[in-house]
Amino acid sequence: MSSVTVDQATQSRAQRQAQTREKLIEVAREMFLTDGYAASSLDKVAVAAGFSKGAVYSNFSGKEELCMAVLDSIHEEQIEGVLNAFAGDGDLDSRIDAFTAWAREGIGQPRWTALEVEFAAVARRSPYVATELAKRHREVTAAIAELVRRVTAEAGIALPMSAEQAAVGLLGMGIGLGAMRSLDASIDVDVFAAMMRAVLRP
Amino acid sequence: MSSVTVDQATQSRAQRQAQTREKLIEVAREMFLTDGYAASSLDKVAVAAGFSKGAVYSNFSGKEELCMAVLDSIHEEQIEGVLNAFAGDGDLDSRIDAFTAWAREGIGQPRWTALEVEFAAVARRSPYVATELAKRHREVTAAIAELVRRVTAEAGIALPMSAEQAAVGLLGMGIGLGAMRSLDASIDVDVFAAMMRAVLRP
DNA sequence: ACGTTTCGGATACTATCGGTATCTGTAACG
DNA sequence: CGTTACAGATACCGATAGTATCCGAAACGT
Repeated sequence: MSSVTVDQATQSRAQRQAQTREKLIEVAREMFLTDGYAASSLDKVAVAAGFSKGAVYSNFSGKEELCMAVLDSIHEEQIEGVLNAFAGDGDLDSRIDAFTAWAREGIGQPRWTALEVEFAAVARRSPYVATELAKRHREVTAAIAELVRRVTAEAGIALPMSAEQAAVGLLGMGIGLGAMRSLDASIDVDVFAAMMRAVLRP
Repeated sequence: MSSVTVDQATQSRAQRQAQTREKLIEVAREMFLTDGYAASSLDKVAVAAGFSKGAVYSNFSGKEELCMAVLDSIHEEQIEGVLNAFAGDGDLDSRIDAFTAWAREGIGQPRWTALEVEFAAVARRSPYVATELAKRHREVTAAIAELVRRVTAEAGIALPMSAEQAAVGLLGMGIGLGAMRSLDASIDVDVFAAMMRAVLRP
């Protein structure tokens, strides 16, 4: 019995804190994406979420950890989107089309890329951010390399470089193009698809 | 006579201010590249240059304009380096080799790329930075497109996309890879060359 | 059921930084 | 040689990340 009441109790308490945390991430995500990392203050985030700054520091070690949580929530969706785009069973060209269509409204809005690179700059002076971002970067690169390996194998393409190199190159281009698009919205998303086809051609 | 003395006078005065300005740019450049834009305070820059913050605001409208001047001084060298790498009269492969060799010690140190993208994030909330960076971006893209056009024409290559698209793609990849290298130094500069060759193959 | 403890979150405070307003000393000039 | 203009210094303001402290309600033992 006592264990039940204990569970209910901690659950209730932990649940309410988890809600607070999720709400903060949700609001911070929108604010970070819209205004950028530096321009978003913790106080504004907290107030917009209906809390005070103390709630932020009660749930995160600071602004950096909050942003890491925001990026993780974004990455989840991004990874799902990419995998879905290439999950179809058409030929390579139609998959790239599907990917481009998704990217046009997903990555196409370069808000997240801009946040990504802005936050990457923080890594220079923060060992914590450097470590965490490097970890996620390795995971993402490995996943893309695996995707490249699978797609080229199925399409019978011999890449003129290793799958890892292609993964790093494509990821880098995606990030760079997104960053450039945040400066100049006239840059076409199709550039990425064109480069992709150029690299992945037989 | 009077015109001479006037000239000497204004010269002397203007000269000393120009020296101050150059010294500030020089010191700011090193500090921005080493510590990043956000982590470099105007006070530290001014003191390191042997002046006070007032000197900065006497020579620049603010931190943003100072950073634009720093970036311009960097861009000058970058553009010269790229053009030199492709100025040789060997075949395409050897030119790409020359470019890679230069990039290994020029772009290879990703400090400037990191500064570039960090500062690009500022453009979101600063119309001045947005305008100036967009202007420079258009110029650089046009120059690269011209270079691509020349190189492909000489090598008899038919690009599977427009020279402008290739220019944007390659520039974006360079920026993105540089930003990633600032997080993970193990990323090889050769990735860029490999991607370049893949795009520029006959 | 009640007193005690725990802890999520609020409040108050500090340090730092970009920017502005004002002042000063010196070079330019009549 | 007295006056003016301007480069640069100094003092100040507002905002913001982070810290220290405090409060009230939920959790728990008795």
